[in-house]
Amino acid sequence: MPPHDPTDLVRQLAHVPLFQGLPADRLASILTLAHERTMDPGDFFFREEDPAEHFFVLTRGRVKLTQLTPEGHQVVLSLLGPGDAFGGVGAFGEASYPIGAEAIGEAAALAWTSATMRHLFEQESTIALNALHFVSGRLHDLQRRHRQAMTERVERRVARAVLRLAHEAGRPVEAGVEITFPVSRQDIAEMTGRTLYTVSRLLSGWEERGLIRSGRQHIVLTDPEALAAIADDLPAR
Amino acid sequence: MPPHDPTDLVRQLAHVPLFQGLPADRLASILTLAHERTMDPGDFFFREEDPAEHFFVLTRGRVKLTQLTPEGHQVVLSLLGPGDAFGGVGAFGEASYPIGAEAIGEAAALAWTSATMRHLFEQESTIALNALHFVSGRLHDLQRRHRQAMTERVERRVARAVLRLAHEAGRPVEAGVEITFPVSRQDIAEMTGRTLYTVSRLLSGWEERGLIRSGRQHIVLTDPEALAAIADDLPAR
DNA sequence: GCTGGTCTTTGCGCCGGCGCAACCGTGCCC
DNA sequence: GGGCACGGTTGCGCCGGCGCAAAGACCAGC
Repeated sequence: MPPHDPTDLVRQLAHVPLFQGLPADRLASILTLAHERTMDPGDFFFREEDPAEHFFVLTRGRVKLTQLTPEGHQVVLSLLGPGDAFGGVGAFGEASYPIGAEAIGEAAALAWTSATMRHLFEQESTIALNALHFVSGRLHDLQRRHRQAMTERVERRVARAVLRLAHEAGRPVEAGVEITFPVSRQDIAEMTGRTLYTVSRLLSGWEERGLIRSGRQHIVLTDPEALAAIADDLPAR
Repeated sequence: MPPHDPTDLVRQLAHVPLFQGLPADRLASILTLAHERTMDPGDFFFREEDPAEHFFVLTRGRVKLTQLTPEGHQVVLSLLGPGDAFGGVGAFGEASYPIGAEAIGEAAALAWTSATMRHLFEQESTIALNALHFVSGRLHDLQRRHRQAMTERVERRVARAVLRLAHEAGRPVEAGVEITFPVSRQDIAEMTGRTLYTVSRLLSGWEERGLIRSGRQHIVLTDPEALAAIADDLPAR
């Protein structure tokens, strides 16, 4: 893919949470310090324990933040979309990443070294405040999901995970809402800490009841309201 | 309790994470904007959905951050100790608190209005960066605990919760390590999303095996290494 | 078009944890 | 000192989810 025209990039990135409120000339200057990284499906921007050398802002595609269990199983903690920042620990002196960042499909991000990013946080209070706002939002989101993970039965949590995918990356189609990137039973299992067999049984049951239509790594929500009823307390959209 | 001597307070708070690196005169000035709040055991600094009017730094005692399930059960997301900040969402425009903050035993905190705090973040990049560092650390801590909650059996998680209590608020006694504030079976159940009967069975079993000694809301770890073996992958201290 | 690999489905026995009940022990207050 | 309330203990039947096995389906590459 050809390098972005810098003016295009400034326009595109002016709206990402981290750079909100930053003058265009200042943003252009910051972008000259960045490198672009592209990843093929399944590649990692970084793995857990890698040296924390860079900070990233996702420009294209999707990324899942992962951790491994001591037994080597992968768990998905969050999904990121374009405009989201990740990998910030190095700017605060952490030696290595505590999580991994794996591309779902093809993905691209801008990368700054951790030292550069530390310097930008110190120089630009707008960026530091935006980052604080962004990370606080992610903390509260994870607090809610953690409470749900600790207390809810598996069907509710799987329903919630599927609705969340549809909400963040769904597009309307004639039959309902289609999740626009490949999602396997194993992916949903990793998001919910269950096994792919449990997820498969649930999705098969929903398909029988007409709530979804699914194929290999492909899901369409044909009755999102019924799924929401299973998930129970999804806030109205 | 008599109001603090301001010089004492500056000395005490110079080391809390939020104010690290701030000149003493600037810190003194910030402290003049604060009010002190004290809470009796079981009182809330704020409850979930309360208007997000204040930002807090805990000066004495302990606080648990909680959420309610739709069924009205309480879950403990984190414990805070002296020096920890909480309640920051109002500084970013959120109308209400997404979590509750309940005093364990008697507790005291300094409180600033959300508008004052927003202003301080904008004026003092040191505070904004410190807050970013603090919140990022909490996010990573919760990511790890979330992964553990999703994938681990209940005995491991309860062992982990008890070890964590001992680590954060334990003191050496002749028999081992005593948790220095009252902790009931119900408290541990709320931290782990299980029932007090399950926690009771586990603790009774550990007591039979000589790993702990416990009474009413009181636990001494007599064999922390054995508990760590149960928890399995507690990092060495 | 065929084959191989990957993903999905389904069965079944087992076990961890829950829910509910009933009881016990301890501490505090009168 | 006694009684009551609260916290802790223990039993037992039930059920959700797992682990493993086996088979089926689908997609991509040759």
